[in-house]
Amino acid sequence: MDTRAAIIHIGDTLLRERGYNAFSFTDISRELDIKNASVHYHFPTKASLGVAIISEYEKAFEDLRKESAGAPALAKLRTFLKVYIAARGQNKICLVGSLATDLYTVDEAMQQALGRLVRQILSWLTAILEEGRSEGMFFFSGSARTKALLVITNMMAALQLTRVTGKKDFQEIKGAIIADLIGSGKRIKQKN
Amino acid sequence: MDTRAAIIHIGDTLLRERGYNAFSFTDISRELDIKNASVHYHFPTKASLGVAIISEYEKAFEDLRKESAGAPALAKLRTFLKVYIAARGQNKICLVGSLATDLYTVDEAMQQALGRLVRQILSWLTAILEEGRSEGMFFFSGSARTKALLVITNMMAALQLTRVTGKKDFQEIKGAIIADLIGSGKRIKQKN
DNA sequence: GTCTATATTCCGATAGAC
DNA sequence: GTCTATCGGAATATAGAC
Repeated sequence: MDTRAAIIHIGDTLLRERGYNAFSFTDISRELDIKNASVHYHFPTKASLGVAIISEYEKAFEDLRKESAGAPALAKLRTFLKVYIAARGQNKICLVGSLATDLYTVDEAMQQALGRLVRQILSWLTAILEEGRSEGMFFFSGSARTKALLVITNMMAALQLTRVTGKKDFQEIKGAIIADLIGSGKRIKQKN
Repeated sequence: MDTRAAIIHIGDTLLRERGYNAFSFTDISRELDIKNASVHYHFPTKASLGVAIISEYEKAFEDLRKESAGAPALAKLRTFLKVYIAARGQNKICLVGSLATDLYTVDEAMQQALGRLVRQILSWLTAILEEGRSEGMFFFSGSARTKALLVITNMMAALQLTRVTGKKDFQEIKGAIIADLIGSGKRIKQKN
């Protein structure tokens, strides 16, 4: 892996483990066994690294969307949820939650990049839910976008809350989201 | 207001606006027009202030629980949700979300205090939901504790996410939570 | 309780050699 | 691309006067 990519990867890890204002270029340089100044060669400012990290997520989500394009809505949903499951496995929170907390302490360029990422994620999940509903696979009332807001907020905060209450609660939340969407034989079909 | 209480109040504001690692004793002292060293007289360490802030929430939630003790479950739920509505009005996120993000950068004593607060909040909301269900006011399947996890995570992350997407989405989420719980004439009563 | 003054450490960032 | 060296600033925290 080239140094630039390694810096982004380590930066992403620190960002989601400890928060934007709790990691430094020196933390990254130590991990790579280089010097702080060398990190600045790849990313002149911390904000430029922040934007690069966010951009990686835009690419990654776009890849996931494309890869799962032909799959059934439920499979797409599981692909989406896997992002959060993977984070939970490493006790990291999601990038959006981490940066939203520190939002007013970061560069304008980072705030804008985060806005783009959030709109992209929300738009993808909304499409998955709408598709699942029209296929008769998912059941929910209200707009697909509102349901997407509910699912995303559940998963975002699940990563944060279960740092305190334990991994089992994350499984509970994840299971409840899916059960709620597919009905689980406990709910009648909604009129849309 | 005495200085100690004022410090706690300003600290809480900064914590929920900018995050634990983005405010300093000097920020607080400036706000009070005193010196950084004077803040240290009241709270020797930043962690001691952090614990004091968390303890204030324990008291505040306990007060809310007691005050609403005789009310119907729906009124109790609205009392609970008002905490988040008030935060959204000031564009602050919730304390639990803010500290969960920075959890591994704060003192052990703060982590433990946060654990107590989370258990307290979760226990209160679980009781509200269980009571509302047995009264026939709320409808949901699964355990009341799992439903409480879902509601809390929705509200926690709603404060964070809608910093990016806008206040209107917060209203959407809040409205959907209540509509989901009371059924809104769109759902049959669940078998519990 | 608040002050001045200061110790120590770290941070983001840059200049210039190699 | 990485290094040494360093700047300016800010953070947490403490000693001791008032």
